[in-house]
Amino acid sequence: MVTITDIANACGVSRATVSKALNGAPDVSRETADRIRETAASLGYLPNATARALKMGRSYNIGVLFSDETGGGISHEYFSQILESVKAESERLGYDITFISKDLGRMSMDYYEHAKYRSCDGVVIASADFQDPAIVRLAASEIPTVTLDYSFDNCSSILSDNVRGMEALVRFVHGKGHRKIAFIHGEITSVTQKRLASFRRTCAELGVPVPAEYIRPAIYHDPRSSGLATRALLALPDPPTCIIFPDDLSFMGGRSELEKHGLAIPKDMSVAGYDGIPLSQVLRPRLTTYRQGAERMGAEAARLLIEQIEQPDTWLPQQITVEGELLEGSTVADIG
Amino acid sequence: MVTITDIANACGVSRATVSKALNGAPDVSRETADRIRETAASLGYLPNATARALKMGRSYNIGVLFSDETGGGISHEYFSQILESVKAESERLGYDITFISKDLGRMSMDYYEHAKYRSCDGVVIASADFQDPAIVRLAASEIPTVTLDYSFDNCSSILSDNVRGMEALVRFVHGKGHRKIAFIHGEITSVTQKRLASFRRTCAELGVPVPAEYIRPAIYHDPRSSGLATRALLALPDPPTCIIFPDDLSFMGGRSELEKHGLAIPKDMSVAGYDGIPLSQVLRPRLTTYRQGAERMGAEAARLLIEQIEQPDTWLPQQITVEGELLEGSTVADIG
DNA sequence: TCCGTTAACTTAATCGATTAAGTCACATTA
DNA sequence: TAATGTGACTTAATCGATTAAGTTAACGGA
Repeated sequence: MVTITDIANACGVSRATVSKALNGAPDVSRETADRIRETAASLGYLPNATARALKMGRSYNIGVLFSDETGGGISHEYFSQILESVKAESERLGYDITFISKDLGRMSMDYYEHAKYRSCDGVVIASADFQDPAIVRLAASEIPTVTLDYSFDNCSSILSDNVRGMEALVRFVHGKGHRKIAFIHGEITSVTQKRLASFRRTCAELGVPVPAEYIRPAIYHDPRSSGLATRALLALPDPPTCIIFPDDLSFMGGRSELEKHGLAIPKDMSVAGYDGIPLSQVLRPRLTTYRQGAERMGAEAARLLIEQIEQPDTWLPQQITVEGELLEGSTVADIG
Repeated sequence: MVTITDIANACGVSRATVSKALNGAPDVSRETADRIRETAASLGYLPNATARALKMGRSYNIGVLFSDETGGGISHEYFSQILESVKAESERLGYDITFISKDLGRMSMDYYEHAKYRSCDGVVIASADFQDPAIVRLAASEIPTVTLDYSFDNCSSILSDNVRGMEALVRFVHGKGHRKIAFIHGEITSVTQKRLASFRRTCAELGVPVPAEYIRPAIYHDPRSSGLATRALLALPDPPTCIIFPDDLSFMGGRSELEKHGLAIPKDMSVAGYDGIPLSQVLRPRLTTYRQGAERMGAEAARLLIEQIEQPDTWLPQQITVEGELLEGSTVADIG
């Protein structure tokens, strides 16, 4: 391995001078700096990020946290899009990314410890159970943290516009003539609360009644639970004409249930999803859903985090809301 | 930050003793070791991976390489499944993972340099243009490397069973009575060559003729190019009765084309994909395809890489073939 | 001529951990 | 008794880079 010492020897200067020359410090003469840079290049010198991190207390490495237990694993399209954009933006800004997990081999540590252990300059919490004490600890720690789809008090966060998203969906469905609209929601989180509130408020504004039995709990990204909720809705004496699912993937469970009952979409039942993942748009009929701006969310998360890392003095927590867009699809029948 | 020095002071021993005690070295008395461990725990000591890596020349960090240009980005389900399983298995074995890319902020470096810069103990090349000199350089370097879906001379590799996969598909299609089978293939890579050869051989074994115009080139994961190839096949004087696509995602392009021509699947045209990604199984009709064992491939890749890292002396390059399974779906009509 | 500046370096400490080599008290053995 | 061994430490070098503080020679101004 070629180190600054090798360059120093080759150039007949001290290591300090080499370091300064390579970092463009002002107190190195032009000629010396040029000579050092040339030598470095010809020897194939590469800085050692580890040594640099140790000395500087900055690793130029940010952690990304996906906790799989929540069903928000990397392989769900919404999250993999977020991951991809966090990665791209971080790299653009000169940071690498490392996954943060609980436990590492035989060592058992929590998220905070893992991030510290790897000297991450900051962490993006992309998908997690925000009630988990380990997550709370990380968010409350001195490590800069940005959360997605959730807000902690002293962290920046990127939120998709759940209020407007749900409103757009309900208005669209209402515009198609539906007056009996059911909503299957995910676990109660701040996101869910916003969607629920927006659902209720929009329905109220439109004068659409919302019987309690039209609101059904399920689990995000868990088609089975949404299937069960769908079954329950179908069994009602006065079933809805349209069902809004917690997310696109969950709709798959609902679809199976509808198939079992021999109900066609949208002729016998209208449906809508949430997320707007690519999968939803290759279905036939194309799913009506609200596309969250996953790419922008990831990029904004990285940007905000790195801003906080690099300007700790002027930093203040920020919430950024990323708007999405309604994907009309063809799963909502016009029954006007 | 609590360091071994703090523990050493608190316990009245030298830093060396602390280090040895925490690493279970034999020349520390039981009582001292216990006292040190207790103190470490009560002070909330965490080892510093950076310092350790610098001294030991081992980072317990492996690089993962996805080059997005090849269309094999993280957000494709096949690759995100691989990523997820590489991550899980690596963590189980005590390694973190970091993405390796070309360029990092203002620094321009190739893959090899990036991996060295971050002191990766090894690299999993998950999706890449294996002709790219930068990839070749990395694979040929002293850094332990495992490739997926491609074999370099001196690297271990994990291969999905392309020969058997294609054979299974062709035999299945043939079993349904088809004698005019077209194959749209991806860019010519070693994977493509195997599938092509297997396609031809199996057809030969079954006595099915393969006119040159039934073999069409396209690009992996690029629905548009497969759409064009599909159009060309439909325009033939004697079109096929079944089309095998380069991959499931590419089939989407073919499907659009069939829709435009008003052809129903499988009534008017039978089709099959390749990969068996979750998306393919939520389509209606369910896609007939060959599921590659992405989870096992990722786990095996991590296992093999870490084996090589930890036992460099006894290591020999290995190729592991992971079998997949035929997903029958309902996109191949029985025309027997 | 003498002093203060400044440019262009070098010296040496430091980040946190590991580890070969050294020390020392005490026990064992011929 | 002298030599040898051993258990339980400590000392100090080291990994590769950064950086505050120190050095030195050349130069300008009064």
